[in-house]
Amino acid sequence: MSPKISDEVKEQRRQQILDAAEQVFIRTGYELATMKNIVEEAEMSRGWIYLYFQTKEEIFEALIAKHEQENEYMFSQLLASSPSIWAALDRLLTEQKKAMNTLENSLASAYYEYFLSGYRDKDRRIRLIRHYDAALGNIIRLIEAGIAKGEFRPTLPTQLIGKIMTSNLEGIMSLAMAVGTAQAEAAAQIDALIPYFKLLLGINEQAG
Amino acid sequence: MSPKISDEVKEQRRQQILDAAEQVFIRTGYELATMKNIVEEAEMSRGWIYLYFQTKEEIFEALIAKHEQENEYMFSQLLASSPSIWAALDRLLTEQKKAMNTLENSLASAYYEYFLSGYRDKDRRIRLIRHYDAALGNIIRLIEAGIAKGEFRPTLPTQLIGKIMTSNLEGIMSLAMAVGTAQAEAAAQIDALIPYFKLLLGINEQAG
DNA sequence: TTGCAAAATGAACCATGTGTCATTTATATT
DNA sequence: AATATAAATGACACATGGTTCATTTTGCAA
Repeated sequence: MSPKISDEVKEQRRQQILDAAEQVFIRTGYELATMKNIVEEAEMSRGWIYLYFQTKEEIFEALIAKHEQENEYMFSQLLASSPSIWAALDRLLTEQKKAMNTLENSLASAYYEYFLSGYRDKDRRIRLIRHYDAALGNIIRLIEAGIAKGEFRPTLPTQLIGKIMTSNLEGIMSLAMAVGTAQAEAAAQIDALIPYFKLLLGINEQAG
Repeated sequence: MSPKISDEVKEQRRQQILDAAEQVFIRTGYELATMKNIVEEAEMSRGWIYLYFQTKEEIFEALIAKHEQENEYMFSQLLASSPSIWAALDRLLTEQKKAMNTLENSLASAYYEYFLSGYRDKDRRIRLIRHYDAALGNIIRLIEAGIAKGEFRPTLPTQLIGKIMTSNLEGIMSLAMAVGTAQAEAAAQIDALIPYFKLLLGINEQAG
Protein backbone atom coordinates (compact mmCIF):
# COMPACT_ATOMS: atom_id res chain seq x y z
CA MET A 1 0.00 0.00 0.00
CA SER A 2 1.01 3.62 0.71
CA PRO A 3 0.65 6.88 -1.18
CA LYS A 4 3.83 6.24 -3.15
CA ILE A 5 4.15 9.89 -4.08
CA SER A 6 5.33 12.61 -1.75
CA ASP A 7 3.79 16.04 -1.52
CA GLU A 8 7.04 17.25 -2.94
CA VAL A 9 6.71 15.18 -6.09
CA LYS A 10 3.09 16.20 -6.32
CA GLU A 11 4.16 19.82 -6.26
CA GLN A 12 6.72 19.07 -8.96
CA ARG A 13 4.00 17.60 -11.16
CA ARG A 14 1.89 20.68 -10.59
CA GLN A 15 4.82 22.84 -11.54
CA GLN A 16 5.39 20.76 -14.64
CA ILE A 17 1.83 21.44 -15.75
CA LEU A 18 2.19 25.13 -15.04
CA ASP A 19 5.42 25.35 -17.03
CA ALA A 20 3.84 23.56 -19.97
CA ALA A 21 0.74 25.72 -19.72
CA GLU A 22 2.83 28.87 -19.74
CA GLN A 23 4.45 27.84 -23.00
CA VAL A 24 1.08 27.08 -24.52
CA PHE A 25 -0.45 30.37 -23.43
CA ILE A 26 2.53 32.26 -24.79
CA ARG A 27 2.21 30.43 -28.06
CA THR A 28 -1.54 30.46 -28.61
CA GLY A 29 -2.94 33.12 -26.32
CA TYR A 30 -5.65 32.49 -23.78
CA GLU A 31 -8.89 31.78 -25.59
CA LEU A 32 -7.45 29.46 -28.20
CA ALA A 33 -5.41 27.42 -25.76
CA THR A 34 -6.89 24.03 -24.89
CA MET A 35 -6.38 21.52 -22.12
CA LYS A 36 -5.27 19.15 -24.85
CA ASN A 37 -2.51 21.55 -25.91
CA ILE A 38 -1.32 21.78 -22.33
CA VAL A 39 -1.37 18.04 -21.74
CA GLU A 40 0.54 17.47 -24.94
CA GLU A 41 3.09 20.14 -24.10
CA ALA A 42 3.55 18.52 -20.71
CA GLU A 43 3.91 15.16 -22.47
CA MET A 44 1.39 13.51 -20.23
CA SER A 45 -1.79 11.55 -20.78
CA ARG A 46 -5.22 13.07 -21.33
CA GLY A 47 -7.01 12.27 -18.12
CA TRP A 48 -4.10 12.87 -15.85
CA ILE A 49 -4.21 16.63 -15.78
CA TYR A 50 -7.68 16.57 -14.23
CA LEU A 51 -6.15 15.15 -11.08
CA TYR A 52 -4.44 18.49 -10.67
CA PHE A 53 -6.57 21.12 -12.40
CA GLN A 54 -10.17 21.11 -13.51
CA THR A 55 -10.15 23.90 -16.09
CA LYS A 56 -7.92 26.03 -18.23
CA GLU A 57 -9.00 29.04 -16.22
CA GLU A 58 -7.82 27.43 -12.99
CA ILE A 59 -4.40 26.86 -14.53
CA PHE A 60 -4.20 30.38 -15.86
CA GLU A 61 -5.17 31.83 -12.49
CA ALA A 62 -2.39 29.78 -10.86
CA LEU A 63 0.09 31.21 -13.36
CA ILE A 64 -1.11 34.73 -12.75
CA ALA A 65 -0.83 34.24 -9.01
CA LYS A 66 2.80 33.24 -9.42
CA HIS A 67 3.60 36.23 -11.59
CA GLU A 68 1.74 38.53 -9.23
CA GLN A 69 3.92 37.38 -6.36
CA GLU A 70 7.08 37.93 -8.36
CA ASN A 71 5.85 41.37 -9.30
CA GLU A 72 5.07 42.24 -5.71
CA TYR A 73 8.56 41.19 -4.71
CA MET A 74 10.19 43.15 -7.53
CA PHE A 75 8.30 46.23 -6.41
CA SER A 76 9.39 46.00 -2.82
CA GLN A 77 13.01 45.44 -3.89
CA LEU A 78 12.86 48.43 -6.17
CA LEU A 79 11.47 50.64 -3.45
CA ALA A 80 14.00 49.47 -0.90
CA SER A 81 17.02 49.89 -3.13
CA SER A 82 16.32 53.29 -4.70
CA PRO A 83 17.66 56.57 -3.33
CA SER A 84 14.28 58.25 -3.86
CA ILE A 85 10.76 57.29 -4.75
CA TRP A 86 11.02 59.07 -8.05
CA ALA A 87 14.20 57.13 -8.78
CA ALA A 88 12.28 53.92 -8.11
CA LEU A 89 9.54 54.99 -10.49
CA ASP A 90 12.10 55.94 -13.08
CA ARG A 91 13.74 52.54 -12.80
CA LEU A 92 10.34 50.92 -13.11
CA LEU A 93 9.86 52.67 -16.42
CA THR A 94 13.28 51.51 -17.53
CA GLU A 95 12.28 47.95 -16.65
CA GLN A 96 9.11 48.34 -18.68
CA LYS A 97 11.12 49.48 -21.65
CA LYS A 98 13.23 46.36 -21.40
CA ALA A 99 10.15 44.19 -21.05
CA MET A 100 8.81 45.60 -24.32
CA ASN A 101 11.53 43.75 -26.19
CA THR A 102 10.55 40.32 -24.91
CA LEU A 103 6.79 40.61 -25.21
CA GLU A 104 6.51 37.68 -27.62
CA ASN A 105 8.05 35.38 -25.06
CA SER A 106 5.93 36.57 -22.19
CA LEU A 107 2.53 35.81 -20.86
CA ALA A 108 1.58 39.45 -21.31
CA SER A 109 -0.49 39.01 -24.42
CA ALA A 110 -2.48 36.09 -23.04
CA TYR A 111 -2.93 38.07 -19.87
CA TYR A 112 -4.41 41.09 -21.65
CA GLU A 113 -6.59 38.83 -23.71
CA TYR A 114 -7.87 37.13 -20.56
CA PHE A 115 -8.37 40.49 -18.99
CA LEU A 116 -10.23 41.93 -21.94
CA SER A 117 -12.48 39.06 -22.78
CA GLY A 118 -13.23 38.52 -19.11
CA TYR A 119 -15.79 41.25 -18.81
CA ARG A 120 -18.45 38.98 -20.22
CA ASP A 121 -18.07 36.48 -17.41
CA LYS A 122 -19.22 37.61 -13.98
CA ASP A 123 -16.93 35.35 -11.98
CA ARG A 124 -13.92 36.11 -14.04
CA ARG A 125 -14.56 39.79 -13.78
CA ILE A 126 -14.53 39.61 -10.00
CA ARG A 127 -11.15 37.94 -10.18
CA LEU A 128 -9.93 40.48 -12.71
CA ILE A 129 -10.80 43.35 -10.44
CA ARG A 130 -8.90 41.64 -7.66
CA HIS A 131 -5.82 41.33 -9.89
CA TYR A 132 -6.16 44.91 -11.00
CA ASP A 133 -6.45 46.15 -7.43
CA ALA A 134 -3.35 44.18 -6.51
CA ALA A 135 -1.32 45.74 -9.32
CA LEU A 136 -2.74 49.16 -8.56
CA GLY A 137 -1.90 48.69 -4.88
CA ASN A 138 1.81 48.49 -5.70
CA ILE A 139 1.76 51.78 -7.56
CA ILE A 140 -0.36 53.45 -4.92
CA ARG A 141 1.99 52.45 -2.14
CA LEU A 142 4.81 53.95 -4.15
CA ILE A 143 2.97 57.21 -4.62
CA GLU A 144 1.99 57.37 -0.98
CA ALA A 145 5.58 56.79 0.06
CA GLY A 146 6.57 59.71 -2.15
CA ILE A 147 3.93 61.94 -0.64
CA ALA A 148 4.96 60.93 2.87
CA LYS A 149 8.56 61.84 2.12
CA GLY A 150 7.48 65.19 0.68
CA GLU A 151 8.82 64.24 -2.72
CA PHE A 152 5.44 64.38 -4.43
CA ARG A 153 2.74 67.03 -4.14
CA PRO A 154 -0.02 65.78 -6.39
CA THR A 155 -3.23 67.70 -6.92
CA LEU A 156 -5.27 64.70 -8.01
CA PRO A 157 -6.32 61.84 -5.69
CA THR A 158 -3.65 59.18 -5.28
CA GLN A 159 -6.02 56.44 -6.49
CA LEU A 160 -6.69 58.26 -9.71
CA ILE A 161 -3.03 58.94 -10.36
CA GLY A 162 -2.28 55.26 -9.88
CA LYS A 163 -5.01 54.35 -12.32
CA ILE A 164 -3.73 56.83 -14.87
CA MET A 165 -0.23 55.44 -14.61
CA THR A 166 -1.33 51.86 -15.08
CA SER A 167 -3.61 52.75 -18.02
CA ASN A 168 -0.73 54.50 -19.68
CA LEU A 169 1.67 51.63 -19.33
CA GLU A 170 -0.95 49.11 -20.36
CA GLY A 171 -1.97 51.16 -23.35
CA ILE A 172 1.61 51.31 -24.57
CA MET A 173 2.18 47.65 -23.89
CA SER A 174 -0.90 46.44 -25.66
CA LEU A 175 -0.16 48.64 -28.64
CA ALA A 176 3.38 47.29 -28.72
CA MET A 177 1.98 43.78 -28.76
CA ALA A 178 -0.46 44.52 -31.51
CA VAL A 179 1.71 46.40 -33.97
CA GLY A 180 5.19 45.63 -32.70
CA THR A 181 7.45 47.40 -30.25
CA ALA A 182 9.32 49.33 -32.91
CA GLN A 183 6.23 50.43 -34.84
CA ALA A 184 4.62 51.54 -31.57
CA GLU A 185 7.75 53.53 -30.65
CA ALA A 186 7.23 52.06 -27.24
CA ALA A 187 10.49 53.29 -25.75
CA ALA A 188 9.88 56.87 -26.87
CA GLN A 189 6.33 56.68 -25.56
CA ILE A 190 7.60 55.61 -22.17
CA ASP A 191 10.15 58.40 -22.16
CA ALA A 192 7.37 60.83 -22.88
CA LEU A 193 5.58 59.59 -19.78
CA ILE A 194 8.26 61.01 -17.53
CA PRO A 195 7.20 64.65 -17.75
CA TYR A 196 3.55 63.57 -17.55
CA PHE A 197 4.12 61.57 -14.39
CA LYS A 198 6.08 64.47 -12.92
CA LEU A 199 3.19 66.73 -13.71
CA LEU A 200 0.74 64.34 -12.08
CA LEU A 201 2.90 63.90 -9.00
CA GLY A 202 3.62 67.60 -8.61
CA ILE A 203 7.35 67.26 -9.02
CA ASN A 204 8.83 70.56 -10.13
CA GLU A 205 11.53 70.32 -12.74
CA GLN A 206 14.74 71.92 -11.61
CA ALA A 207 15.76 74.73 -13.91
CA GLY A 208 19.14 74.29 -15.59
CA MET B 1 -33.72 31.23 -66.10
CA SER B 2 -32.20 34.56 -64.87
CA PRO B 3 -30.24 35.49 -61.79
CA LYS B 4 -33.43 36.04 -59.80
CA ILE B 5 -31.69 38.19 -57.22
CA SER B 6 -30.59 41.75 -57.76
CA ASP B 7 -27.31 43.15 -56.59
CA GLU B 8 -29.37 45.22 -54.23
CA VAL B 9 -30.93 42.20 -52.56
CA LYS B 10 -27.53 40.58 -52.48
CA GLU B 11 -26.19 43.60 -50.66
CA GLN B 12 -29.12 43.37 -48.23
CA ARG B 13 -28.27 39.76 -47.45
CA ARG B 14 -24.68 40.74 -46.88
CA GLN B 15 -25.80 43.46 -44.54
CA GLN B 16 -28.05 41.01 -42.73
CA ILE B 17 -25.07 38.79 -42.03
CA LEU B 18 -22.98 41.72 -40.89
CA ASP B 19 -25.70 42.88 -38.50
CA ALA B 20 -26.06 39.41 -37.05
CA ALA B 21 -22.30 39.04 -36.79
CA GLU B 22 -22.01 42.33 -34.97
CA GLN B 23 -24.46 41.13 -32.33
CA VAL B 24 -22.56 37.89 -31.93
CA PHE B 25 -19.18 39.61 -31.62
CA ILE B 26 -20.58 42.01 -29.05
CA ARG B 27 -22.00 39.10 -27.08
CA THR B 28 -19.14 36.59 -27.26
CA GLY B 29 -16.06 38.52 -28.26
CA TYR B 30 -13.92 37.67 -31.24
CA GLU B 31 -12.13 34.40 -30.55
CA LEU B 32 -15.12 32.58 -29.11
CA ALA B 33 -17.53 33.63 -31.82
CA THR B 34 -18.28 30.96 -34.41
CA MET B 35 -19.72 30.93 -37.91
CA LYS B 36 -22.48 28.79 -36.43
CA ASN B 37 -23.35 31.51 -33.92
CA ILE B 38 -23.52 34.03 -36.70
CA VAL B 39 -25.67 31.87 -38.96
CA GLU B 40 -28.04 31.18 -36.09
CA GLU B 41 -28.24 34.84 -35.13
CA ALA B 42 -29.03 35.64 -38.77
CA GLU B 43 -31.66 32.87 -38.70
CA MET B 44 -30.34 31.33 -41.87
CA SER B 45 -29.17 27.88 -42.82
CA ARG B 46 -25.73 26.53 -42.15
CA GLY B 47 -24.15 26.41 -45.56
CA TRP B 48 -25.71 29.54 -46.87
CA ILE B 49 -23.31 32.00 -45.27
CA TYR B 50 -20.40 30.60 -47.26
CA LEU B 51 -21.92 32.07 -50.39
CA TYR B 52 -21.12 35.45 -48.91
CA PHE B 53 -18.18 35.04 -46.56
CA GLN B 54 -15.57 32.35 -46.21
CA THR B 55 -14.33 32.97 -42.69
CA LYS B 56 -15.13 34.69 -39.45
CA GLU B 57 -12.12 36.91 -39.99
CA GLU B 58 -13.46 38.09 -43.33
CA ILE B 59 -16.72 39.08 -41.66
CA PHE B 60 -14.98 40.87 -38.87
CA GLU B 61 -12.79 42.76 -41.29
CA ALA B 62 -15.89 43.90 -43.15
CA LEU B 63 -17.36 45.15 -39.89
CA ILE B 64 -14.19 46.99 -39.01
CA ALA B 65 -14.06 48.60 -42.43
CA LYS B 66 -17.57 49.94 -41.90
CA HIS B 67 -16.72 51.36 -38.50
CA GLU B 68 -13.49 52.79 -39.82
CA GLN B 69 -15.37 54.72 -42.47
CA GLU B 70 -17.83 56.07 -39.91
CA ASN B 71 -14.95 57.10 -37.75
CA GLU B 72 -13.19 58.83 -40.59
CA TYR B 73 -16.36 60.76 -41.36
CA MET B 74 -16.87 61.71 -37.72
CA PHE B 75 -13.34 63.04 -37.61
CA SER B 76 -13.71 65.22 -40.65
CA GLN B 77 -17.02 66.57 -39.37
CA LEU B 78 -15.45 67.36 -36.03
CA LEU B 79 -12.58 69.17 -37.63
CA ALA B 80 -14.82 71.16 -39.95
CA SER B 81 -17.26 72.23 -37.27
CA SER B 82 -14.92 73.27 -34.49
CA PRO B 83 -13.70 76.84 -33.93
CA SER B 84 -10.16 75.64 -33.29
CA ILE B 85 -8.17 72.42 -33.55
CA TRP B 86 -7.84 72.21 -29.81
CA ALA B 87 -11.62 72.58 -29.54
CA ALA B 88 -12.00 69.64 -31.92
CA LEU B 89 -9.64 67.54 -29.82
CA ASP B 90 -11.48 68.54 -26.70
CA ARG B 91 -14.77 67.47 -28.22
CA LEU B 92 -13.19 64.23 -29.29
CA LEU B 93 -12.33 63.52 -25.67
CA THR B 94 -15.88 64.36 -24.65
CA GLU B 95 -17.12 61.87 -27.22
CA GLN B 96 -14.78 59.26 -25.83
CA LYS B 97 -16.15 59.84 -22.36
CA LYS B 98 -19.65 59.22 -23.64
CA ALA B 99 -18.55 56.11 -25.49
CA MET B 100 -17.22 54.69 -22.23
CA ASN B 101 -20.77 54.28 -20.99
CA THR B 102 -21.88 52.06 -23.83
CA LEU B 103 -18.86 49.82 -24.09
CA GLU B 104 -20.85 46.65 -23.40
CA ASN B 105 -22.99 47.27 -26.43
CA SER B 106 -20.15 48.08 -28.74
CA LEU B 107 -17.74 46.13 -30.83
CA ALA B 108 -14.88 47.69 -28.93
CA SER B 109 -14.07 44.72 -26.77
CA ALA B 110 -14.07 42.26 -29.66
CA TYR B 111 -11.96 44.73 -31.58
CA TYR B 112 -9.29 44.97 -28.92
CA GLU B 113 -9.32 41.22 -28.53
CA TYR B 114 -8.84 40.80 -32.27
CA PHE B 115 -6.13 43.39 -32.18
CA LEU B 116 -4.31 41.82 -29.28
CA SER B 117 -4.48 38.20 -30.24
CA GLY B 118 -3.59 39.08 -33.81
CA TYR B 119 0.11 39.42 -33.27
CA ARG B 120 0.55 35.68 -33.54
CA ASP B 121 -0.80 35.61 -37.07
CA LYS B 122 1.36 37.22 -39.72
CA ASP B 123 -1.45 38.08 -42.13
CA ARG B 124 -3.68 39.45 -39.46
CA ARG B 125 -0.87 41.56 -38.10
CA ILE B 126 -0.38 43.21 -41.46
CA ARG B 127 -4.04 44.13 -41.50
CA LEU B 128 -3.87 45.32 -37.91
CA ILE B 129 -1.04 47.67 -38.71
CA ARG B 130 -3.07 49.03 -41.57
CA HIS B 131 -6.03 49.68 -39.26
CA TYR B 132 -3.78 51.26 -36.70
CA ASP B 133 -2.19 53.51 -39.29
CA ALA B 134 -5.63 54.58 -40.46
CA ALA B 135 -6.72 55.51 -36.95
CA LEU B 136 -3.40 57.18 -36.29
CA GLY B 137 -3.71 59.10 -39.55
CA ASN B 138 -6.82 60.85 -38.30
CA ILE B 139 -5.11 62.08 -35.17
CA ILE B 140 -1.99 63.09 -37.06
CA ARG B 141 -3.94 65.18 -39.55
CA LEU B 142 -5.54 66.91 -36.62
CA ILE B 143 -2.20 67.68 -35.02
CA GLU B 144 -0.72 68.88 -38.29
CA ALA B 145 -3.66 71.16 -38.84
CA GLY B 146 -3.02 72.62 -35.40
CA ILE B 147 0.64 73.13 -36.14
CA ALA B 148 -0.14 74.75 -39.49
CA LYS B 149 -2.49 77.17 -37.79
CA GLY B 150 0.15 78.00 -35.21
CA GLU B 151 -2.05 76.65 -32.45
CA PHE B 152 0.33 73.87 -31.46
CA ARG B 153 4.09 74.05 -30.96
CA PRO B 154 5.08 70.53 -30.06
CA THR B 155 8.64 69.55 -29.25
CA LEU B 156 8.19 65.86 -30.04
CA PRO B 157 7.63 64.48 -33.55
CA THR B 158 4.01 64.56 -34.69
CA GLN B 159 3.96 60.81 -35.31
CA LEU B 160 5.04 60.10 -31.77
CA ILE B 161 2.51 62.47 -30.27
CA GLY B 162 -0.24 60.78 -32.24
CA LYS B 163 0.89 57.40 -31.01
CA ILE B 164 0.97 58.60 -27.44
CA MET B 165 -2.53 59.98 -27.69
CA THR B 166 -3.97 56.78 -29.12
CA SER B 167 -2.17 54.61 -26.56
CA ASN B 168 -3.59 56.73 -23.81
CA LEU B 169 -7.13 56.51 -25.02
CA GLU B 170 -6.84 52.81 -25.74
CA GLY B 171 -5.32 52.13 -22.36
CA ILE B 172 -8.20 53.84 -20.61
CA MET B 173 -10.77 52.14 -22.79
CA SER B 174 -9.42 48.67 -22.34
CA LEU B 175 -9.18 49.17 -18.60
CA ALA B 176 -12.75 50.41 -18.55
CA MET B 177 -13.83 47.30 -20.37
CA ALA B 178 -11.96 45.00 -18.05
CA VAL B 179 -12.90 46.41 -14.66
CA GLY B 180 -15.84 48.64 -15.53
CA THR B 181 -16.06 52.29 -16.47
CA ALA B 182 -16.80 53.43 -12.93
CA GLN B 183 -14.07 51.36 -11.29
CA ALA B 184 -11.60 52.61 -13.89
CA GLU B 185 -12.63 56.22 -13.22
CA ALA B 186 -12.55 56.53 -16.98
CA ALA B 187 -14.05 60.02 -17.13
CA ALA B 188 -11.58 61.42 -14.62
CA GLN B 189 -8.72 59.75 -16.46
CA ILE B 190 -9.77 61.38 -19.69
CA ASP B 191 -10.04 64.75 -17.97
CA ALA B 192 -6.51 64.28 -16.72
CA LEU B 193 -5.35 63.80 -20.28
CA ILE B 194 -6.17 67.41 -21.13
CA PRO B 195 -3.15 68.99 -19.45
CA TYR B 196 -0.99 66.15 -20.75
CA PHE B 197 -2.09 66.69 -24.30
CA LYS B 198 -1.58 70.43 -23.94
CA LEU B 199 1.92 69.72 -22.68
CA LEU B 200 2.61 67.45 -25.64
CA LEU B 201 1.21 69.91 -28.13
CA GLY B 202 2.99 72.88 -26.67
CA ILE B 203 -0.15 74.80 -25.81
CA ASN B 204 0.54 77.32 -23.11
CA GLU B 205 -2.16 77.64 -20.51
CA GLN B 206 -3.45 81.17 -20.30
CA ALA B 207 -2.98 82.54 -16.83
CA GLY B 208 -6.21 83.62 -15.08
C1' DT C 1 -48.37 27.00 -66.75
C1' DT C 2 -44.21 25.17 -67.29
C1' DG C 3 -39.26 24.87 -67.46
C1' DC C 4 -35.16 26.31 -65.66
C1' DA C 5 -31.31 27.99 -63.25
C1' DA C 6 -30.08 30.59 -59.29
C1' DA C 7 -30.67 30.58 -54.44
C1' DA C 8 -31.16 28.39 -50.25
C1' DT C 9 -31.34 24.43 -47.28
C1' DG C 10 -29.78 21.27 -43.85
C1' DA C 11 -28.15 16.50 -43.41
C1' DA C 12 -23.84 14.45 -43.36
C1' DC C 13 -19.05 14.11 -42.88
C1' DC C 14 -14.81 15.46 -40.81
C1' DA C 15 -11.94 17.38 -37.34
C1' DT C 16 -11.12 18.80 -32.81
C1' DG C 17 -11.82 19.22 -27.90
C1' DT C 18 -13.72 17.70 -23.18
C1' DG C 19 -14.06 14.80 -19.44
C1' DT C 20 -14.68 9.91 -17.69
C1' DC C 21 -13.36 5.55 -16.33
C1' DA C 22 -11.91 0.70 -16.87
C1' DT C 23 -7.46 -0.84 -17.23
C1' DT C 24 -2.51 -0.94 -16.69
C1' DT C 25 1.74 0.34 -14.36
C1' DA C 26 4.78 1.11 -10.60
C1' DT C 27 6.34 0.74 -6.07
C1' DA C 28 6.25 0.65 -0.78
C1' DT C 29 5.36 -2.65 2.48
C1' DT C 30 5.18 -7.18 4.04
C1' DA D 1 8.55 -12.26 -4.38
C1' DA D 2 3.75 -11.17 -3.48
C1' DT D 3 0.38 -7.90 -2.60
C1' DA D 4 -2.16 -3.84 -2.32
C1' DT D 5 -3.11 0.45 -3.88
C1' DA D 6 -1.89 5.02 -5.59
C1' DA D 7 -0.72 6.89 -9.95
C1' DA D 8 -1.04 7.14 -14.69
C1' DT D 9 -2.90 5.87 -19.09
C1' DG D 10 -5.54 6.42 -23.23
C1' DA D 11 -9.73 4.62 -25.47
C1' DC D 12 -14.24 6.15 -25.57
C1' DA D 13 -18.58 8.69 -25.44
C1' DC D 14 -20.16 12.98 -26.18
C1' DA D 15 -20.42 17.73 -27.85
C1' DT D 16 -19.38 21.37 -30.95
C1' DG D 17 -17.83 23.67 -35.10
C1' DG D 18 -16.41 23.85 -40.17
C1' DT D 19 -17.49 22.76 -44.68
C1' DT D 20 -19.58 20.33 -48.55
C1' DC D 21 -23.07 19.09 -51.54
C1' DA D 22 -27.30 16.58 -53.06
C1' DT D 23 -31.73 18.20 -52.77
C1' DT D 24 -35.49 21.49 -52.52
C1' DT D 25 -37.38 25.97 -53.21
C1' DT D 26 -38.04 30.13 -55.64
C1' DG D 27 -39.43 33.27 -59.08
C1' DC D 28 -38.57 34.87 -63.84
C1' DA D 29 -39.04 33.95 -68.95
C1' DA D 30 -41.10 31.70 -72.36
